[in-house]
Amino acid sequence: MNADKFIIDKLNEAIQSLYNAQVPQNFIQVQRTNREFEGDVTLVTFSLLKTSRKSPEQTANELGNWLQTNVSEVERFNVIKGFLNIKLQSSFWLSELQCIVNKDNYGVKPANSLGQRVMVEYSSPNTNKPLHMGHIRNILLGWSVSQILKANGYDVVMVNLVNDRGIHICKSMLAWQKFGNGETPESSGKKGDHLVGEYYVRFDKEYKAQINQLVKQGVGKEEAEKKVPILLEAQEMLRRWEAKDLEIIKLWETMNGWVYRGFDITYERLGVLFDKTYYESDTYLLGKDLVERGLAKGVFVKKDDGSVWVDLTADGLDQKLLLRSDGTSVYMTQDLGTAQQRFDEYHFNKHVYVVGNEQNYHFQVLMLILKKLGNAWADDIYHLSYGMVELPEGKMKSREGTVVDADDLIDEMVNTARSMSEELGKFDELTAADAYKVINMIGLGALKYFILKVDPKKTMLFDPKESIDFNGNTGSFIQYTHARIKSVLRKAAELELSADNRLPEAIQLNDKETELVKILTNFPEIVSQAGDNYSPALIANYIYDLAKTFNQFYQDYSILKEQDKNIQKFRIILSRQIVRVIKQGMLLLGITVPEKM
RNA sequence: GGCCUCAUAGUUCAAGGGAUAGAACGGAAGUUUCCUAAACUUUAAAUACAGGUUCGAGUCCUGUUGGGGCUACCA
Repeated sequence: MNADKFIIDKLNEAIQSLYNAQVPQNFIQVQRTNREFEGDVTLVTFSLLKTSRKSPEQTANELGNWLQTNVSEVERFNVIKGFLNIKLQSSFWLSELQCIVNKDNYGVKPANSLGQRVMVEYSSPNTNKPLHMGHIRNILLGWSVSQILKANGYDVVMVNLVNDRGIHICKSMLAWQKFGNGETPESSGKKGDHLVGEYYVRFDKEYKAQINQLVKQGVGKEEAEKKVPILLEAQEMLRRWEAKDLEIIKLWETMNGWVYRGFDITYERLGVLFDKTYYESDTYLLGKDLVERGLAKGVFVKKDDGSVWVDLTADGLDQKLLLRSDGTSVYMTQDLGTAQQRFDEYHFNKHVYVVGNEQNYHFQVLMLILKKLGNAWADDIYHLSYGMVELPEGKMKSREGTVVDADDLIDEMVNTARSMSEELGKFDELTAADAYKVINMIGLGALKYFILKVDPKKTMLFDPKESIDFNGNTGSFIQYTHARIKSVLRKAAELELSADNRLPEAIQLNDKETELVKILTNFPEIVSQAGDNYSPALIANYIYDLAKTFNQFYQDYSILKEQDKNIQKFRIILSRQIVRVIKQGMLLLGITVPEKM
């Protein structure tokens, strides 16, 4: 947005000179000129009318005239209704492009760190079942937002919180004990998390069967659901776990170990990492001292049965339980404790929780309680709330087998990438190892881009079949465009055309060239906005725009066959910057781009 | 019931209170004299409904309808 800032400065001078006045910053509304009009930047004059005391057209004309006579970078202007469209000289855009060329880490690494630490929690799986579609959205968002924050100068700490304890974990353990016959990932060849997940499903099946049996015996349904023998066994197992029963702990460690190894494979395939992993079995007792603090401050109240509550009705919320009557804590209490622990440990300036929007209320309450406890840093917590992923057939329910498994989905994407590439004969010149790398990049790129291009907070529809369409606004279109530009540049190098990065000065840019430079100069602004809004979607749509605009440009203008050497040189340097920005932008989405495909 | 959220072409997504609401897929019709046709061009097609605020509303406010979520001594 350098051009905007430039024009805003000049407009300030113009207003001072013409009307002898100064206006607040937000009164000068500058935007990109719509495609159907001539111009680069546009001033909306309505907010200036009180200052100019003229009609919109008159104001626009006066300002336009002033700019044209006093600012050499302004080539010409036109006025339509209250809009002043300003066209800048080619030389302005050339110098803008030269700035980009000269910056090593254009848009992705600020000159200096902000010295601010931000913690990003994402993924946060349960250890009783494999990762699914919803987790994928979480993981991709968490990773991408972390990269974007880094690009904005933050020191990012990526953390995972594994929910490795509780009744649901005991359910799969119990089912394995009963029906597993000693099956292990090694003996069965199954991925650990999938194996454990199967026993979780098995438990549910058995649980339902036992309910039906009880109902048949004349027990009421509600009562039956609570008195099912297998559920009572699971509860007993949880009790023994909490009592640190050696046999149970050993089983728990073994089965969780299988799951972790399974998760690690999935994380690796998705290309994500964590700086630190927290386990709920370590943290579930945290938060009790906060309860004491709250009671002492009078923020919490203890009821006659010993349970502890916080009353948030004055804030428009409900009462919330923090300690059960038996003295054990609940999810909220643990989360409060965990947040406090992390703050004490890291003194973060921001803490981003990537968690689904079904927990909006939970986080609202969490932040409010932390604030009531007197923690100013509660305001630095941001719940990156994302919408559900829906399937064309309807809701995903893990117990009903309508989930899309993360590993299966990745396989499907990569396999489709392979068969499409083979069909098009793309790998004829690549070694098997290179081809393998490329199809992984394509398959995963398609998946990641499809998920991340959607505004996080919106519910999105994921159609596995459609996502593997490699046409249109997709990751593979961008990867392909990147590979093609690379190919042009290789050819240019072979022909020994313009090796250096010094732009010629006296050339006239056409519309598409100017547009490309405009888009390129916008990159840092987009990265910054994406960071402010925690939204990779802004970057995804930006890169698509860049790639598409290049394709349009290249359809009409030549590079290798261009006769004018100065123009040719400009176009080669421009192309270099485009591939650079595409590559860096995609990296912020966690997507790698192949050199050839 | 209460609270939160969403509603844009046939479909999936865009649009910091600004001009004639953009793309993509699918439909119709075209285009290989520089790279790699996974491309490009043209074309038909949308702001759920009713009010309000504003010079100006897809965007803000109110109501209606419809979808989703939350409202556990589960996590």
